[in-house]
Amino acid sequence: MGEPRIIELPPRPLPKDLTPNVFAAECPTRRVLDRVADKWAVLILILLADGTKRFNALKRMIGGVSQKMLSQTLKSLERDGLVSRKVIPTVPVTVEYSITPLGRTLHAAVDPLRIWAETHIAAVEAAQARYDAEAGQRG
Amino acid sequence: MGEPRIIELPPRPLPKDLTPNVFAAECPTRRVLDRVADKWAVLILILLADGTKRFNALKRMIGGVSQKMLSQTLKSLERDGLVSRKVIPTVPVTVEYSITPLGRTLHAAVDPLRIWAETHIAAVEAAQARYDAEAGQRG
DNA sequence: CTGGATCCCTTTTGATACTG
DNA sequence: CAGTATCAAAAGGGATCCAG
Repeated sequence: MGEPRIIELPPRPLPKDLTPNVFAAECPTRRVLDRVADKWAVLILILLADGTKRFNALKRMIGGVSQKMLSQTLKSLERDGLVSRKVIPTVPVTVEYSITPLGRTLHAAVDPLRIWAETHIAAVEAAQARYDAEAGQRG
Repeated sequence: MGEPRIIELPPRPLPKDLTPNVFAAECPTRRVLDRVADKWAVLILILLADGTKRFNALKRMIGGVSQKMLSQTLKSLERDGLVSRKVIPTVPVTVEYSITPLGRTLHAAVDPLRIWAETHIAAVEAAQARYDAEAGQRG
C-alpha cells in the first residue's frame, strides 16, 4: 500500500431539507398532493375502490369527463402506483383498471371528501344564498 | 268570494332526484366537490385551520400560488361558507381570513390528504421509478 | 368496436402592472 | 396591503383519426 495522502474532496452537496412540506412548490409531497387533490383523480379513485372497471365504463360513470382527461388522469394514477392497468387482448381489446393496495390507502383519505360534500351540501348552499344576497344588496 | 272554478295548473316540474350523486355533472354535491378537491383550496384550508392569516401571509406561505388564484379561491371558499373575511380599516387596509366552523368540518376531511402525501411519498416515488424504467425499456 | 393519440379551439391560469 | 386589469401561456374539451 502506498503512503497516505491528503486529497481534496469534491464539494459536498448541501443536505436537502428532508422534512416533507406540502406548502413548498418544489417539495415532492407537494407535487403528489397537487395531482391527488384533483377532481378527476378523486372520482376515479372512489369508483375503482368499488371494483375493477373498464375505460368506457368509467367514462360513462363520471359525468362530464372527457376521454382526454380520463386517459391522462388514469395514466398519472398508474405511474404513481395507485391504479393498475390490465390489457386483455380480445378483439376489440379491453382494458381493465383496478385500484392497487397503495391506491386503497389513498382512497381512505379521499372518500371522506365525497362524504363531506354529501352531508354538508345544504349548509354550503345556504352559505352561497346568504353571500349572493349580500352581494346583490351592495350592487 | 266568487264561485269555485276549475283552473288549469301550470305543469308541475318533475321531482328532481334528491339523492346526492357526486358522479353526476349537474349534481350540487359534485359542483361542491369539484371546488373543494382543488389543490389551492386544500392548502388554504389547512393553513387557516392553524389560525387566522392575512392575504399576503397566505401568499408567502403557499409556494407557487399567484395572487389571482389566491384571491379567486378565497372568494369561492368565502361564498361556500368555509372561510370568513374580515376587513380592518387601517391605512393601508388589512384583511384577515379565518376558517369557519363549517370550514373546520371540511378541514377534518382534507387534512388526511396532506398526511397521506407525507407518509406515502416514498412508495409513490418508488412506483414512479418503476413505471419510468419500464417505459424506458419499451421505447 | 374499444382504447387512446392528435388536432384545433375555448377556458383557465399565470405574470406583470396598476389602483384604492 | 390587498386586491383588480390586462395580456400571454397552459390546460382542458370536442371531434377526428388510428391501431389492435
